[in-house]
Amino acid sequence: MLSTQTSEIRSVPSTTPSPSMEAGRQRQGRLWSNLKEVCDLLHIPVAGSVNTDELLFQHVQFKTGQRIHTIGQPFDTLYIVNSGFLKTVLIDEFGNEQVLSFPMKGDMLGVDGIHTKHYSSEAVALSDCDLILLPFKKLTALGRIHLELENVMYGVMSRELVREQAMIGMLGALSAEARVARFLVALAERFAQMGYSSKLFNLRMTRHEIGSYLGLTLETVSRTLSAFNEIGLISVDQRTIGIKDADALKTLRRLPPSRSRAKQLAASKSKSSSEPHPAALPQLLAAI
Amino acid sequence: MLSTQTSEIRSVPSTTPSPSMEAGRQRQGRLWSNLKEVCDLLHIPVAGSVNTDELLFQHVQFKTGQRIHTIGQPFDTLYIVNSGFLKTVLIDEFGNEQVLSFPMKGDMLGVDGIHTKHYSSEAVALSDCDLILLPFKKLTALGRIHLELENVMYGVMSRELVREQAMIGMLGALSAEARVARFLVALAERFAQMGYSSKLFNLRMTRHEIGSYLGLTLETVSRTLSAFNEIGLISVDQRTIGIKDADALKTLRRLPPSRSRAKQLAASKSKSSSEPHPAALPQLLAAI
DNA sequence: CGAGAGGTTGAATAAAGTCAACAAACGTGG
DNA sequence: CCACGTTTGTTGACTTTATTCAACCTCTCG
Repeated sequence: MLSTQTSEIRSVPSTTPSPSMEAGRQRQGRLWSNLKEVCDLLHIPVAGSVNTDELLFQHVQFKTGQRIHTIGQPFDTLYIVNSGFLKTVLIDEFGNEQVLSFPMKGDMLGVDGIHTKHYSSEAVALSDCDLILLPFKKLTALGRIHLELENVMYGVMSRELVREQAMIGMLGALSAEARVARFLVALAERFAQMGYSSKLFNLRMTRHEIGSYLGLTLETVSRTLSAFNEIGLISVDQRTIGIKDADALKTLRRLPPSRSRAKQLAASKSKSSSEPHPAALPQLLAAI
Repeated sequence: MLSTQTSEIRSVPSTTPSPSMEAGRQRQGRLWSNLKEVCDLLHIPVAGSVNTDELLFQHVQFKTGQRIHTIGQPFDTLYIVNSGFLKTVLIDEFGNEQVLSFPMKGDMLGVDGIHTKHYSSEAVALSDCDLILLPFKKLTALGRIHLELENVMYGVMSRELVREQAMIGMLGALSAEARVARFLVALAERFAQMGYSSKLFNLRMTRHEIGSYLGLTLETVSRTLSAFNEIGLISVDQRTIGIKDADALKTLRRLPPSRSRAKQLAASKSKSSSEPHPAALPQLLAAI
């Protein structure tokens, strides 16, 4: 794990990332975007027409495994994912990673750095990525001219906050099965939103990373995926996931406290002895 | 629980909250604050000198149990806690509460409403509270005159985001004991910051609410507090908590084997050595 | 004073983690 | 191209952790 870190060369965003870069805009494999395009990418409705082809934001490419920013590094720029997949992580006092998010197209990175002027998390490319740089100083200066920009920023940050709240709710309240199920559904919807198939896709992250994200061990993630496969909710082959029953996945939840438990007990009592499926999954679907 | 809800009258912030309210500012039991005072309260360094005694923000009082805003309610104002204690919660499809935070003096409420223009969480007063209203429209309009205001807002939102990231890390990675320990430490530090004792304080929330916040059951919270009390890390008497060993709480990872378990082990081994100390505390602190 | 909410504790149970063995895929250099 | 070591994923047996259910206690507060 450390070897990959040391083999990596820290990317310096202000340096030209590719040798053959031209100044100005380029249609294919584009290197610059204007404000309108950035807002579209973020799915944030931009109020006034901002015909700002003069105001361009540079793109930078990162290769799989490269770090976009590290914890404690001085904050100066925000990033928007134009293509590719990443993870953001916290690192605890003993070097253990805690995955916070898996940013992909249209997500913003680096917002956590604004407050203390240092990034509080680390972002790593899980695939080759194309990111748009938003130098924060430039952004705030720009806010003085394009007043609608501040609303864009508030919107993005608020959205991120709501996402994290949902995550807290999930970690605090849901069972392992429900977490994995919702993770898959959220991924599927995300892929759909990006124009890919929501029924068949490839995970870009390891079981370990999924487990860290969901507050589970990699074994629990693996077992849960196998269980979903066995009861026909999904198909699994390594990192290829096929969604077969999205509705069931959406409503799957923790065995609720009182009522379903009573049902379960009543059922097992009335059924008395013979249980045909000793290894059958505890009823995965919501009863309540 | 429902009875308190029904007995409550929805507060309308734009309406005068108390009958004897005077227009303008009032020194004792103040009803208005200027921008500088708001920034000080938020612990956000405000750049330029903003002598804006003309720009005043109204205070509103809420009584214990009252809701500040509810889920789905149209968003129009942010709140800053001037005094008192609150909780914010999500409510799942079956009415179960998930506590997200316990805001207190200097915290901002309502940021989650910006994105969708509707609050996505509910805020409830756990004690009588004094809140400062920041009408969002007014705030953004103000941003056009006082340009440093946007940095204040970015700072507050970023800080909140970092806090939630830390919460995700905690829920994803720590044991029940470690969560409770860190919760107590965080509370103590918060009280210290507000000028109260960090060694002896009163919890403003129930075990159930703490459990919801930490992703645990109320019984686990209760047991953990009792265990900490037994090994001398804290003193507990209902909601009164005394912190006796803050350092141990900060670095705690897991608890020593419980007494019943120790007994069980001793019995099974029965090495003829009579154990005089029932609860030795071997590697209580993090070894690795 | 009594009802009800909040809190503590114990015993049994279920959920998830740990440890371990193995298999499949990947990547690198001969 | 293949052999290899490494990383990733699966599965089983067992252990630990936290939950569930239940009983009981202690405060408030009408």
